[in-house]
Amino acid sequence: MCDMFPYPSGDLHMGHAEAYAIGDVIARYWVLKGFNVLHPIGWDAFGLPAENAAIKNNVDPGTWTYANIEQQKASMRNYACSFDWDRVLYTCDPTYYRWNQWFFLEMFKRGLAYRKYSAVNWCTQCQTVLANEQVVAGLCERCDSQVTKKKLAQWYLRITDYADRLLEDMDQLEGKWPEKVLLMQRNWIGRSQGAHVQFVIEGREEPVSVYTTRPDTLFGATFFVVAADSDLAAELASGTPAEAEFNAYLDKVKASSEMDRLESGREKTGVFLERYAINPVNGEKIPVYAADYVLADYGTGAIMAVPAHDQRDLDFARAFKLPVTVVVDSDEDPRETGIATTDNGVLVNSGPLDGLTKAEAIPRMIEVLEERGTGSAATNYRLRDWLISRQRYWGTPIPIIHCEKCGEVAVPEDQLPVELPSTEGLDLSPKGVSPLATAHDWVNVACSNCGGPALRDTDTMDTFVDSSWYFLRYADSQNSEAAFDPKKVAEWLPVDQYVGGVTHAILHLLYARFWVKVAHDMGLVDFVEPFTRLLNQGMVLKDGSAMSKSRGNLVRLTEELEINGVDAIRLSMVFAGPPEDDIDWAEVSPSGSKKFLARAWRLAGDVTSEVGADPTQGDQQLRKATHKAIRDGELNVESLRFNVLVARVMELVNATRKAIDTGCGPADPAVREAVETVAIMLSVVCPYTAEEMWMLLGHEPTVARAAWPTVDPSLLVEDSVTCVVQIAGKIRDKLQVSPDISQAELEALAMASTEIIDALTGQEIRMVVVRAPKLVNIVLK
RNA sequence: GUCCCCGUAGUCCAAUCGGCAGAGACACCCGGCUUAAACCCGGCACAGUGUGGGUUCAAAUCCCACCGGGGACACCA
Repeated sequence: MCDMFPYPSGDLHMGHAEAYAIGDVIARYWVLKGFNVLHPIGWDAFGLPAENAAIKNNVDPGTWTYANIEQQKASMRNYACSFDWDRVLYTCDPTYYRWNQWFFLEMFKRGLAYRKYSAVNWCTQCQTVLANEQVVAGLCERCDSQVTKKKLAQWYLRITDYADRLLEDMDQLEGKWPEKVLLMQRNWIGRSQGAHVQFVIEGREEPVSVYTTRPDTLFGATFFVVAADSDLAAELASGTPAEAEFNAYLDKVKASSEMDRLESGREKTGVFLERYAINPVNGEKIPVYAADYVLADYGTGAIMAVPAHDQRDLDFARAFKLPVTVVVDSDEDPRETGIATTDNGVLVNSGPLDGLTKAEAIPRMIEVLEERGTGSAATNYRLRDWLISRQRYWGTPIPIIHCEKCGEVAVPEDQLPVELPSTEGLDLSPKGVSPLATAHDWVNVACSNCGGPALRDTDTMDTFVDSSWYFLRYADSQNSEAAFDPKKVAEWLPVDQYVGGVTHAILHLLYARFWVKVAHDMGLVDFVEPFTRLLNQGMVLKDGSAMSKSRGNLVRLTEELEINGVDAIRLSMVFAGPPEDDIDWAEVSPSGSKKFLARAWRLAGDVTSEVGADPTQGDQQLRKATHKAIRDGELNVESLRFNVLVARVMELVNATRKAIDTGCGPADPAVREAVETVAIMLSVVCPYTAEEMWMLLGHEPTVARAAWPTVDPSLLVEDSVTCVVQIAGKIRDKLQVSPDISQAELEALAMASTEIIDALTGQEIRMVVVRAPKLVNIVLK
């Protein structure tokens, strides 16, 4: 049972309260069921908030981080989280991050980590590069600032090599992860099938390849578009009469923000480059444009435009008065409607493809292209390689030395960890270059290969590296010889139940899945998916919106605990609704929880029978209620419906209260059985109250180690059940029948009922539906 | 714009396979306890399942459309 580990920014808030209450219920339940449960915790301790706080308050980021961790740790202990405190890890500790470096070098050796000079996402506020996954709608995921493009040499991890496996292994997660998360991951990877098609450009030696999912429409390609910000566009424009116009356009494109670019309904713009491409299937000369609606970093950065059957191409064709050729038959004519047709018609005006459907035409066209050597089938992905370099201080140093002679040299394993230099004398403020670059004593080293003068890589790793494998480290968190002992990981992992917010649906979960697959290929783990089951708990809202410092609607856990107590808060969180739903704090009633806890606790004091009293001698009705509660409790915990679990315990408390006051009385052994059951079931949610009850009942501590009660199946069988007798769907009579009554017996019984006989007088029966033992429906003509 | 999820008492939420709409709680109201109140104990009451169709002996549950709320993606060729 693993909770997503926290980031140590300030004290815990109500969001943590919900997540950890849920995780703790699961962990405590399985302990009571007799399982050996690993319920670890650690801190995701590297990252920008610490660094920014350090700059602002002029303290060491480590000092700030560890102070916050201590505060959170104290709150967690108070909150009664059953964490294994011997296995705690902090990702900012060299004993942890040295294994980030080790993994990185292993990947470097395998060609999975590489350095590349290219246009990258640059956050103007954080002054660092960002991974694709960290750019949300053109803004920095962390600070919501504008993201621009910048050309830099950066380190990447080859996650695209794993795209197919990341998709295909999702089959294992079907039904165990939220459907929504699986869908988001699929969309993010964005695999599509199509073809590469080679177009000769007049006056250029090399043909240019385009990617298309609709090679069948190649006869309808009437123009050609290259991404304005691609190298190809600049090259094609250079030396043409259009060069000046192109440069002006490019400047405009660069100046427009990512936000503008994403705006929907935006008019298509572009520049004719005064050059022509040759359509490989019909030899037609088609004009080449540069435009910003084609993305430089998807596919090949160039497209064949088929305006009749692609809306974007059609919009562009209409704006630039370009011809539109229909090659898929349809009732509507895109030239008139302005709407591109994408339905499954029959191919026309397409030479050898005429008369074929889309499904037939695509493979046929690929054959034609392959015969002529001008194209081939292709798979394309939206997923890009994971850029992990960051130009900030508070992260894992990249263990590479740059030597003039030897190039990129891995730091030898016996020199790991490459520790961060002291912040003393360093200026951490964001300035576009890693602060590590100014730690001269640290940067200048002898090349470990040739001994010559060399420089350390001054970037640090994305903190998502830290969280991509921490759950593996829990199995062996003190290991100083290796990231972990594979045998220990095999013993505990994969994580049976992972709990955390849906905000990590893509980033963290995708990276962790990738990392585990790499570890699998390295022979370190014997599984390919890190988290067997995933629960995304909802958010805790205040007055309809997410709690945040800026809104000023933050509810601090510490204060709530002082007012209401730990158990009441845990209970309120769990009882407020299904765990995946958002909770509005305004609708939560800790006082109601307190009332219930007091009510449950009072039961323990009322029991007068001795410890060990034989319940089989007790009141059968109460025993049935008890065992039904146990059974339902199991079902509800195991299907993660903790709110219903609580309702069942409340039900049992009510039944017991009644039994004591007006039923069998407090001395009945069934009362003891019921109250002990309440204590044990309640202990997963409210451990303090349950412990008090356990002691009042005369038991030795601790209820957390008591066994979950065993259900007596004979007590689950009802003596009789109510059968509803309907005529034409309306209830006319109710019968008390044995639960194992036969269909025929029940029908006979129903037909013999005086009410039914009366109601059927003068009626003709068409059919009788019998569902023993619950229902009989008599249908009339 | 496309896709996905959700609409059940005043409120939060339950309801194995389609089979008596109500488990639990909040709030309200009424009794009991109390000099009185709080606490506590007990009880009453409250919806026919967003709307309109369809399938079925039978629909909160399955299908279609619409309305309302939430979310994801958004020039991915």
